[in-house]
Amino acid sequence: MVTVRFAPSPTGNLHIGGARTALFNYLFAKNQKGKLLLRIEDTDKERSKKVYEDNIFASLKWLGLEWDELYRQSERMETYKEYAKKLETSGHTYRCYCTKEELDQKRKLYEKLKKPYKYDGTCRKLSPEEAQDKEKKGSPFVVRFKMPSSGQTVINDLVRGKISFENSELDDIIISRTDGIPTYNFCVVVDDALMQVTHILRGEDHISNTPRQIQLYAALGFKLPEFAHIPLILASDKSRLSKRAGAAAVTEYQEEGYLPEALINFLSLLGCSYSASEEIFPLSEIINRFSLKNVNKSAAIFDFTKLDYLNGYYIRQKSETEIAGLVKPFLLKAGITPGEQTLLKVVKLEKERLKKLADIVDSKYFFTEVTEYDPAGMEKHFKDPLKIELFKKFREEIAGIDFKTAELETFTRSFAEKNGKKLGELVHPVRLALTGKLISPGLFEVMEVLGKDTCLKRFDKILQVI
RNA sequence: GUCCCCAUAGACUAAGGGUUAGGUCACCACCCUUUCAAGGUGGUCGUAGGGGUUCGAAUCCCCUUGGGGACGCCA
Repeated sequence: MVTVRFAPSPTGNLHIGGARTALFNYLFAKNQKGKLLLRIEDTDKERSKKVYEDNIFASLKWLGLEWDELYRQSERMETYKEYAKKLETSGHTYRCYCTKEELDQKRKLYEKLKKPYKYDGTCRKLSPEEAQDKEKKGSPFVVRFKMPSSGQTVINDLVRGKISFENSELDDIIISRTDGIPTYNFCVVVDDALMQVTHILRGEDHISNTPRQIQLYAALGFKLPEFAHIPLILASDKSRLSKRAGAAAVTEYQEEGYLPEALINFLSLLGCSYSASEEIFPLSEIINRFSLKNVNKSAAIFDFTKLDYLNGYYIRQKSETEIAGLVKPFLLKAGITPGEQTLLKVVKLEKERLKKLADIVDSKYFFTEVTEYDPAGMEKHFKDPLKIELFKKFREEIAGIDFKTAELETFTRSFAEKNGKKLGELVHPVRLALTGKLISPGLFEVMEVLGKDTCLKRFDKILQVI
């Protein structure tokens, strides 16, 4: 059975790039009728935080990416120690007494000499006497893995083909820290092997770790899994996606009013395609069509415009009741408590205009007084005394009719005609009076939703402020 | 700097030796229209550059250039 895993470290909220990796793992697992493991890689005690772990869970669930089994590396220390011991007895590791400071100095020196840094193997070359001496003194040490110094290590990557590395380029990685806690490269190997992970789908940024891990597999006598390195997601300036380049954490997308289905569809399109002519698919169809063969090699740029388009599309697909429920928290957050009936009516008018759920707040004039008017609009429609007179006349006459969309439109059209004006010459100032804005949904619908009382009050109010 | 990866329009991608280089977003125009959306129709824009291989190259090979990643007692 196919087993894949998503292995985030809880050192930050779930990043959009991480979400994409999780998604591809999920898609592959579902497509192959396999299972998806979620493994929290929290061996860095300093930086791992419970809140981040919770955020990762919440974000994955929000996206609808369910996992089958959950593991925490912090709960598996005994296992790692056991395998570290095995490596030690088989002579694949050695103790390194170099301090962080010494290593830092070496790094700086190499940099100065413009030579590529690689651990020089000082402690690998220690004589038994020297080692014993260090041991007697109780010097702190890390455990390093003896990389082969010749030959090549080849990755058979499912999306990229063969990638080869000279073993001489690989340095003796640390597999266990001074405090005895094992490091990433060692834990992943042990875990992936023991958890019988068959396919490792992860970001391209892990390619350079892979040959080291392959050597570890070999030394431990583990069967090698398949590797598939998926392209990274870049910001619009081709830099790595970060807070500066736009929202980075899934939570932030949620807070801005993106729909999980839109985000999923969008993410699924970065680095992959499912059809030569279509791009919008429900998750079930994406699962159906997913194949590593269709995964691209090149990095993809995250395009908010397209995400917004997809989000608008998915919003439009929903029922008005659903949208009302989704949009309500955004209004509440803005300090607006909408009435159910009004909200539903507003949603009906706004649903085609929303890109993000949070955009609903732009239409707060349905719920609160208008306090600001578009200055350009005021200049254009409420400067000319003739226009103001016409507006006043309109206000008086419309007060006598029923505030239903059809009646309002009929009345306004004939009023315009009678006064020798184009419809727009009435619509625009009226809109400004009612919404404070130059843009809104269809004016007569807006008027009906607001109701006669409110409309008349707003007409009077704008006449006072001009 | 060293190693590794990548390269089709502004963006995401299709075409895996023979297509007028296809689709989607964005953009432009027109239609609809009270504005904005949505929708409809049409359009502009692309194989990074240079060498090969081949009857034929976006597609295979090499070089250059550009971009990205890795170089931690982080993952």
